[in-house]
Amino acid sequence: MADSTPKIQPATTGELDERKAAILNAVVAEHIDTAQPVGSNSVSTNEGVNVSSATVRSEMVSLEREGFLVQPHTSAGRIPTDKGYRYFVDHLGRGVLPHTQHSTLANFFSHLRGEMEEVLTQTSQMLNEMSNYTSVIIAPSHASATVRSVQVVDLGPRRCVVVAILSDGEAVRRTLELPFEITPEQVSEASTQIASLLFGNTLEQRVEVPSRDTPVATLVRDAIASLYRSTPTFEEDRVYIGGSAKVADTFDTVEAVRNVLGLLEKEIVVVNLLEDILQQGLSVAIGSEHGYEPLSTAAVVVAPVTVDGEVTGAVGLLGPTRMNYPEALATAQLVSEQLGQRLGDLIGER
Amino acid sequence: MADSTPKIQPATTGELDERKAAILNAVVAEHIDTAQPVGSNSVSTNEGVNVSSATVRSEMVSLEREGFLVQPHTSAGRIPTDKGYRYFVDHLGRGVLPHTQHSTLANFFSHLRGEMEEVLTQTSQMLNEMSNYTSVIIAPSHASATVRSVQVVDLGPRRCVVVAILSDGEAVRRTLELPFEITPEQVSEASTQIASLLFGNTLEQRVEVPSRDTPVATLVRDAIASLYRSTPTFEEDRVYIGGSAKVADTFDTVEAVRNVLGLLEKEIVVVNLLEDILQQGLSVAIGSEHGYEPLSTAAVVVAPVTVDGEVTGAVGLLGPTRMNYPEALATAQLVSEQLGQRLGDLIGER
DNA sequence: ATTTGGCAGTCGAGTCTACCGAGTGCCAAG
DNA sequence: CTTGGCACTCGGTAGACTCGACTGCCAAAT
Repeated sequence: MADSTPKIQPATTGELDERKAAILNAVVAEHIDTAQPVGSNSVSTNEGVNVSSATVRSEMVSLEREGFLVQPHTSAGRIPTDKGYRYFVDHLGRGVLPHTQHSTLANFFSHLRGEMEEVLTQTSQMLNEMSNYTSVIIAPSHASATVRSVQVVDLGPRRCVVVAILSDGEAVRRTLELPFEITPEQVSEASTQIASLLFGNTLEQRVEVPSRDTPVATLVRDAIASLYRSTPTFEEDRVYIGGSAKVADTFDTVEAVRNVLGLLEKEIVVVNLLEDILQQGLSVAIGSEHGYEPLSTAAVVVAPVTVDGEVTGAVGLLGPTRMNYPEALATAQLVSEQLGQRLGDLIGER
Repeated sequence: MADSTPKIQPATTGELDERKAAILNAVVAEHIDTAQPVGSNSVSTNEGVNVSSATVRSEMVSLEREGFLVQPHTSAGRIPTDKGYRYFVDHLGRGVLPHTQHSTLANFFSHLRGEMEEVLTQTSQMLNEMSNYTSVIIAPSHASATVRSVQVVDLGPRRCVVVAILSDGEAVRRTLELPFEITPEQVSEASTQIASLLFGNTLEQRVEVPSRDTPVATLVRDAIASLYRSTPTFEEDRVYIGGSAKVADTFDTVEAVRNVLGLLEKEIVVVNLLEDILQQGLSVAIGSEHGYEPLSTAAVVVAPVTVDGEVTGAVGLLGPTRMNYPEALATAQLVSEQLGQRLGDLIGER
């Protein structure tokens, strides 16, 4: 509205004319670097901005009116708003990681061995060390894995454990308390019955269980019910966090640190947060864009992890809004690709 | 050495005469309360100390010489040293928790349901909320649990998963990559062979495996080897931490917060820390008593968790050296008892 | 019509000073 | 041995002042 001049505007810069964009860019870049308010002088000496500080100043008042910048107080420089960061991120040329990072990453993945948990734990740690931000990895859900085997094991008086093994290699274990004693034969019969009932189904597709009243039938029914009762652990265990200690350094108020740590503790919330962001088609959520109050001073960079062409998880980096977006984006991107491949190998073809 | 008067000293107060003890006590108590250096005046008005501030002062220089107190600077009050806290803790009358806490605790445990992981997660959270310190719970180790069942499940081309179920209900799962295709019959034969080889042993007691070279024998050997290869996850999974966000509030320097969080991330270290402290027969480790550098400004209160008369785990509270020891001790104590009982029920008789 | 240099004005941050008061150590009297 | 009294120390706070990094505005230049 402030800019109604009928001038040819280059399409590449979107809503802002080229000069404003350059100025905004310079402000964001410098603020990310120095954490200080940025003044018109340092902007005007910036390459890419070839106007005097006075001109920069007048452009900055306009950028402030439009909500891209704010002044902490009169007679201070400007700092970007969430909207300012958003513009910066949206008009970012895909940054390329330095070669050294590329190769340490390749090296890391080539030396990575072990079960999925180890792979993810290690990756999240590496990601944290590499980016210096707190890293979050969401592992593939087991929701679409089908049952390959079920076994009931007698553990002692009226107590047994039922274990289902899923097609992705995961084991789901539940303990059962029985209202009666039971013989080994009955246990093994229940095992085979349950297995044949559930085989090939996911744990989400509920199958009909014949409701007879023999001990075996009761055991079968109880066992299946317990497998269906999804414990919170099931979703929580998908979260791997690397470097929560970094929160103390990257955020500058105690308040923020407490909030972020508090949120990271609630692992289900973390899963939802990342999935929400991806759902919105974003790769960065800045400030309060994601709607999670405690993270209003934070930014989250997310990259989906795809296995066999399907989005099954996510890789995220969490930092203050003035985080190094180009680098963080590139890192998350790269790691998520590599991780997707690796998980594909681990899970195998279905 | 400073105190060589041949006076009858009451045995109850140990190395310090009664008056010094009372003064030290007052200083510690007030410092815990206010986080400020404590001066002679406020001590002399304290009940239990019926001498003038001048006398208190002269006693305080003596306490300082003996290493129980320090002055942050001349003309400031005194604060306790680690040694001062140690004395305070060692001569503490067993505090009793207020009735309200007692009953919320009972209420909590009576409503607690589910598998071990849930029980421990919930307990650690409750403990944190109740004490306002970061809580740590170490779950019973599976080291002494014996194998009750082993099953190999074919997952697809040259890939299978082996699951062992232990007497405590835990399942140990490993994925295997095979150098050859294998038939369902061979898989089930391997299953029974492995089961009969391992049954009744712990995963620590290695059994001899016949080294023939048939596909089944290879599978058996590989599977057993993979079960023996203990993943780090096995020990790490014993740690449950509640309220790491509280670290940001309870410690006052960023440095300390970073250190503590950094240590909490390394779960194996946490296990060792608590077990070390218990091994030393302590229930509180103050400052650098435990030898873990990053925690030199912290104190850890620990209570063993006993199941069937055996120490199998621990309950801990982590705070600054000026934490509320009486309350923390009482809380940890109580929770560990209740938890021990509950875990006994969960694991059942062997 | 824009851009620019110049200029007055604002305000945070740092320095210096003075002062207050909590707390000490010491000592002489009780 | 204890106590009140006294001189002294030193951190913290408040006020005055300066410095300098900014801004906004404006008139001259392009």
